[in-house]
Amino acid sequence: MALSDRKKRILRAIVETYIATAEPVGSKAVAELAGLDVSTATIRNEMADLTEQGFLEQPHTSAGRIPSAAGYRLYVNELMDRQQLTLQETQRINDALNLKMEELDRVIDRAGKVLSQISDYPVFTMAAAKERITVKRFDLLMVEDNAFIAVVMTDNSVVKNKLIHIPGGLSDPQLQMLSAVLNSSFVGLSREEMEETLDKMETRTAPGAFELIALVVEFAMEVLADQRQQKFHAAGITNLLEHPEYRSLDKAKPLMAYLSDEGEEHRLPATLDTGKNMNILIGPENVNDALKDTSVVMASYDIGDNMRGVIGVVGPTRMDYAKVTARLSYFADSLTRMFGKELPPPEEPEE
Amino acid sequence: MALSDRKKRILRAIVETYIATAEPVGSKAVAELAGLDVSTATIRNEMADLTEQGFLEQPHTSAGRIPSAAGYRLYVNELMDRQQLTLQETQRINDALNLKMEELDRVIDRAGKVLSQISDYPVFTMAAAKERITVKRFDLLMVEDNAFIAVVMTDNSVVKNKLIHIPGGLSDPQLQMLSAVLNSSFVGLSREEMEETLDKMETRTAPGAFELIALVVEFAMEVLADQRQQKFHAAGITNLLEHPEYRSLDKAKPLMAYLSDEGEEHRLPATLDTGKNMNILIGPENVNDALKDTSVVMASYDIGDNMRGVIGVVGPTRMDYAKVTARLSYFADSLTRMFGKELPPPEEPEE
DNA sequence: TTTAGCACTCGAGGAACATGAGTGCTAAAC
DNA sequence: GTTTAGCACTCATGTTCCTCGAGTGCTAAA
Repeated sequence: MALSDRKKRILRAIVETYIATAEPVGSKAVAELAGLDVSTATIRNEMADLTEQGFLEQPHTSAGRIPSAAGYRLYVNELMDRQQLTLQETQRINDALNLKMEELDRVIDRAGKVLSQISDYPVFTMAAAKERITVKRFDLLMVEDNAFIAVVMTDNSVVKNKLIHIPGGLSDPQLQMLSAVLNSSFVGLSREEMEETLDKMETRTAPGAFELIALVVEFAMEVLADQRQQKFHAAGITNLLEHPEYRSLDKAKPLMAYLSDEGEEHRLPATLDTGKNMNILIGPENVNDALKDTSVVMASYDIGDNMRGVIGVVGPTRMDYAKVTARLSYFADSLTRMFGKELPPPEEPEE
Repeated sequence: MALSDRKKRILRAIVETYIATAEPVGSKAVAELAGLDVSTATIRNEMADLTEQGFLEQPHTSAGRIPSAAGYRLYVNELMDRQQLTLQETQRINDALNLKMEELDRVIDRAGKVLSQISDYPVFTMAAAKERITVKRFDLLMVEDNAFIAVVMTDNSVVKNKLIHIPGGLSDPQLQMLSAVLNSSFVGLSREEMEETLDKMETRTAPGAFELIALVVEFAMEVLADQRQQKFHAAGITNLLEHPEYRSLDKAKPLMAYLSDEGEEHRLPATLDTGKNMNILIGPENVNDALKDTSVVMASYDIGDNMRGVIGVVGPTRMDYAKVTARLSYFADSLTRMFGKELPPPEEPEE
C-alpha cells in the first residue's frame, strides 16, 4: 500500500488542483504542476495505477481524474501542508471572540459566523454538557404582589430565571419557606432524581405548597434538560451556494435543510468524545445521509471543565482541507483558551 | 379605471392559475377556467386590454400572460376570496403556541417554524419594544465567595441575569449597600439616562464601589439595548427552493442571504406602526433591494401592552395570497390573544 | 523504464430544424 | 357594436446531428 514518492506527488497535485478548480485533472495539467520532469505518458501510467488502487476516480472514460474519498483521506493524513493564518485573520478571530465575552451562546454563534466568513463554507456549532448536571441553588425574589422570580443556578454556572405569577400572592415567610424546601431537597439532584423526589413529596405535603414547589422544580428541570440537550446551530449556510457542486439545487437542498432545522435534535455527525480534538470526515465516511456527498471538518473545544463544544465546517468533498483545518484549529484553541483553560504550546509540525 | 366584471373574472383566473402553475397563462386556459361562455378570441381581446392597462405582462411575444405587480395588487385588494383554515390547521397552530408558553422568544420562533411549514414559504419574525424601556428593579444574590448574580427586571417584565465574578469577594452588608444604590438611583431610567447618571456618579463615589455599580449597570444597559433592538429571525428558508422562481441560484441567493443574517440590524421591510395589522407588499413595492422580486405578507400582533411583534411570510410575487393571508391573520390573532389581549370578534367579510 | 505516437472515447457546445402554444389581426356572423 | 372563426406570425423549447478537443490506453521504439 505504500506509494512511491512520485505517486504521492502526483496525487497531491491532483487533489490540490481539483480543490482549486472543481474540474477533473488531466495528465497534462499534472505534468506541469507536480514539478516532476517526466512526460505526460508517464504520468498517465501512474494515474492509471492510482485509479486502480482506488485513490482516483474517472467521471467518464475521457475526462481527467478526480480524487476518491480514499484519495482525499490520504491527502489529509499525509500529504497536506499545514497552512499559516495571516496576521489579519488571527486578528479577526480574536476580535470576534473577545468582543465582550458576553454569554456563551452568543460568543459561539459569533464564532461560527466569523469562521464561516473566513472559510467560505457553512459552519455548525454544538455544545454538549457533561452527563450529570444538577442545580446548585435556588433563589426566589418577590416582585409586586402576585409574582416572583425564580432564579436557578446549575453546577456548570449557568443561571436562568423565570417570572412566576401566583394568583393569590405570597407572604415573605411563605417565600422563605419555599426557598428553604427547594434548597434543601432539590439541590444536587439530576433531572430524573428531581422528578422522583417531587413525586414522593406530593403525598406528604400540603397541596397549596406542593403546587408552588412543583412550579419551580419544573422550571429547574426544564433548565437542566435544556443544558443537556445538544444545541445545534449553523451559520453561513448560503456560502454553500458559492461552490459549484451545489449549483444544482437538488444537491444543495437536502444539505441546507439539514443545516437549517436548528431546533431538532441533531444526530451529531460523529462522536465528539474521541480523544483527538480535530476530526475530518470525508464524504461516505459520514453516517448521516444528508452528508454523504460532503465533508465535515470539526474540532472540539472545552468550555470550562464540564462542557465540551464542537465547531465544524461543512463543504463539498473537494474542500480546501489545508485552509480549513488551519483556521479551524486556531479557532478551537482560541475558544478553549478563552473559556479558561491553559493550552500546552502547540507542537511544531516536523516537515 | 373600473374594470368590467368580465375583465375582473379573467384577471382573477389568470392570477390564480399563474399562482398554481408558475407558468404564463394563455387565452385557452382562461376560457376554460374563468367560467365565461365566450371564445378564446374574445378572451384574447380582453387580455390585450388588461395588458395595456398594466395589469398583465407578457414575458415575450408568444407566451401567455402573467400578472404584473398592479395585477396582483388588484387581486389582493378586490378579487381574492378569503380562505378558511381547516380544523387540522388551527389545531396545529394552537398546539404550537400553547405548548408550554415558555419564553417569548421561543414561542415566536416556534410560531415562525409552524407558519413556515403550513404556508410553504419562509417566515420571518421580529419583535420591537416600545420606545422607552426602563429597569424596574435590581436584585443581587451572593453565590460562593467571589461571585454574585445580578438580576435585572425591566418594566416590560423581562428578567435577565448575569453571573458576576469579583476577585476580592463581597460581604453581605456591602451587597445590600450595592443593591440599595442601584435600586434608588437607576430604577426607572432609560439606557441613556443610566449612562448619564453613571457618569455623574463616578466623581463622587469611592472607586471600589463605583466599579461594582458600573459592572451591574452596564449589564442592565445591555439588557435594555437588547430589548429595544429589533430581533429578526427567519425560519424555513429552504422552503424557498421549492418554488420554481428560485430554482436559479442567482435569484435565490440574495434573498436567502438577506433572510439568513439574523444578527444584523434589519432594515425592516415596512413600517410596523401603520394602523392596519395586515400588510401586503408586492414585488417592487418593497423598498429593500433584496426583496424587489418577492412579495411580503406580514401581520403585526401585540405583546402585552408595551411591545409589538411582526410576523411575515416571504415568497415570490406569485404567492398564494389567499392561503397565506388566511393563515397569517389567524396566527397573528392567536399570538395577540395568547399574549393577553382580548380581541373583538372577527368581522364577517361581506361578500 | 520512459517516451513518443496514435487511434479511440466521450462530453461539451453549437447549428439546424421541427413543434406547438399563444398572439394579433381581419373579416364574417350575430 | 360585439363576438367569433380563421390564419399568418412569433418565439421558446426540445431534438437531432455534428464537430471539436481534451484525455485516455496501448504499442512500439528509445
